[in-house]
Amino acid sequence: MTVNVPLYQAKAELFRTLGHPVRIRVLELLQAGPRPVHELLAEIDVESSNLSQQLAVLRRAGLVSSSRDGAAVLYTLSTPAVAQLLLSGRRILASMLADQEGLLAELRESADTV
Amino acid sequence: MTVNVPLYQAKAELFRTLGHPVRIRVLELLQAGPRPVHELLAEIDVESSNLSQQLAVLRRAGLVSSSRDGAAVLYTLSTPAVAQLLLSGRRILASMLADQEGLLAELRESADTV
DNA sequence: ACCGTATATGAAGACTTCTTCAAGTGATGT
DNA sequence: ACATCACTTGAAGAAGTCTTCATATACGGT
Repeated sequence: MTVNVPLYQAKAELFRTLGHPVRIRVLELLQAGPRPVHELLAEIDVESSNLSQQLAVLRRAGLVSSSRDGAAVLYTLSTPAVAQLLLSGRRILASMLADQEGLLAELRESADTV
Repeated sequence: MTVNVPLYQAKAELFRTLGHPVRIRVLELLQAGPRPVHELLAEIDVESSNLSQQLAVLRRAGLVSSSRDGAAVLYTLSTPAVAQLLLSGRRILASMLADQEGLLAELRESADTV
């Protein structure tokens, strides 16, 4: 999937994989170390089958890997480089919010989700 | 769009915005400085109306801003932090390819685009 | 005023991704 | 062997994104 494909396309796929709130939360939780699914489930507000689906997306993309631990399944970040990426994301958001402070009022005039 | 919304959702939206090959290429080209649309068009293999659509996505997300320069329109990165993010992306890809070198053969058995 | 080049926009259909549901597997305790 | 807990999977409709086409706007030159 990330192999044998133009670089910018592989990059787009990587970012697209991160483009989902549940997947972001999973990766953030996994930064602190491996965790079983039921712990993730306790912290993320989502149905268990949905969480499984999203974990499968992360697995296919190679961002996490899983291993069985008794009845539980442990998930682990495949590379600590993921933490860097999330950090950069946080920085951009911060820098954009700073820039846009003046626009706040204007934005609030339209509906929340616009 | 990035305002008034849980942080992890804002982050997901940011990453989703990056999740398109044309948009990635645009951002990478803009790292070197502002550029008019026709120059981007010359380097990215895409129809001009499609490029416009993708530029609009980047504008709405606040990642770039545009200004007119005569008949041309110049696009600029809104924040240099974007460069960091792209760099992190590149690093992850590198570290994943390194990990997966052993899987190369296996992957090549399936079709190119799988 | 008109033409050409540069760019943007709206709308429609194809395509992809999301969520949910029902059913499935595997491990543990009784 | 059975029940239960932990997790995964496949399928289907809803929702979202992409690409393309036709049309629109802005500017500069003649």
